[in-house]
Amino acid sequence: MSSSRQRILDAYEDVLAADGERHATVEAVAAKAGVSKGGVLYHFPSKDRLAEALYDRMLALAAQDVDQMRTAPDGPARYYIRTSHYAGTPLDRALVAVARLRQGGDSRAREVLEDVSGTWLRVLHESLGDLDVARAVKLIGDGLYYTALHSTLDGRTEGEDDEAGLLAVIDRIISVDSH
Amino acid sequence: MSSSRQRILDAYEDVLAADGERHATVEAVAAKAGVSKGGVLYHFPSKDRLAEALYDRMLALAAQDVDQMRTAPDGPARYYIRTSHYAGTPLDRALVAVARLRQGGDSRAREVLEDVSGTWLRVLHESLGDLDVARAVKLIGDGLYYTALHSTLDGRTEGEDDEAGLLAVIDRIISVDSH
DNA sequence: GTCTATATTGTGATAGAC
DNA sequence: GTCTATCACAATATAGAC
Repeated sequence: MSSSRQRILDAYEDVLAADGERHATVEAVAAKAGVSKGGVLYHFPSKDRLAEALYDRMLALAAQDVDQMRTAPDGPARYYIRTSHYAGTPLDRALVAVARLRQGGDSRAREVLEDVSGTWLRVLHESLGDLDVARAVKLIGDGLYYTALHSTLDGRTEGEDDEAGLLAVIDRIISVDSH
Repeated sequence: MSSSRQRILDAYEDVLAADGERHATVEAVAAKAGVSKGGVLYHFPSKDRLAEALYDRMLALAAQDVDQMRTAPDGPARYYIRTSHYAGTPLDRALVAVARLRQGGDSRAREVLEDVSGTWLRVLHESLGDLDVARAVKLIGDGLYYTALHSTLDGRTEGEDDEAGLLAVIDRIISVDSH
């Protein structure tokens, strides 16, 4: 029904990812979305409401991801590492945008990110049994995501196949308790 | 000779860490340092020069850390994990401040951070032999640092002793090739 | 060396035309 | 629903007093 709303939200994500929170002004978002400042502020009465809409979108996408993680054929741990690569999915895009807001000092962004982060760790813990192993796996995934992310945002196309070797390391870690 | 310069730089780090790049205005830095806007802009002709000075400080401190890492009694890998805890050292403070600038979209901040990050990985690789193992160790350290960092910045005091269990996991990872 | 103006630009937000 | 003004305010930076 309101396709403009989605387009504006997409543009907000784009600008946040590409230029950071500082440059994600209403005017920049409007330009990216192909509307005017007034157009943006019609759909989102204030900049805060724009951010709120982004949080909602991100939480919904994260909930879907947790479902897929729980039912992954090769288990949550390998799923988590496999998907720690910024593939440009809707979740990736929303996640990056919210992370930028967090770094801008937004406390709501922090809460939302910690919420999903805690959920992911909980799923890993339930699946692996050992909390330390779960934390190690999660940290590797997070770090992997973080570096892959910046490579992508900075326009580099390297790091295509770094995953294979790390998955082998992961297998050694998670199989420790089953010897 | 110029103690004010250092005080202003310290204040810049503080404001960046506490409130993010968005709120690290010249006025905020001046207030934190106990001088006026004009006072700041006397020592650093522009905001860019202030950032440049921060990069220089950070690179010098990182170089010292790499030396300590190379000569650590328990080896670079365990040293890296042990020191991934935001202890409020001068390097920690500079690192956090530059990371905030990076998230603000500053490309020079990105270059500087990738420079030191690459050096750390190189040292781990030289020490451990296997690049995948080195990457896993580095990712765990980075992720650990990242989460510990936000706990600290948000005023929480949790996570005191999460290190022990993870070090055990690390030992298992790095001993894989010596069986 | 540090301050108090002040100039200039940016940004978020509002009001009203279309 | 979207645009074109326009306002109020905050930010960087400059000029000149002390």
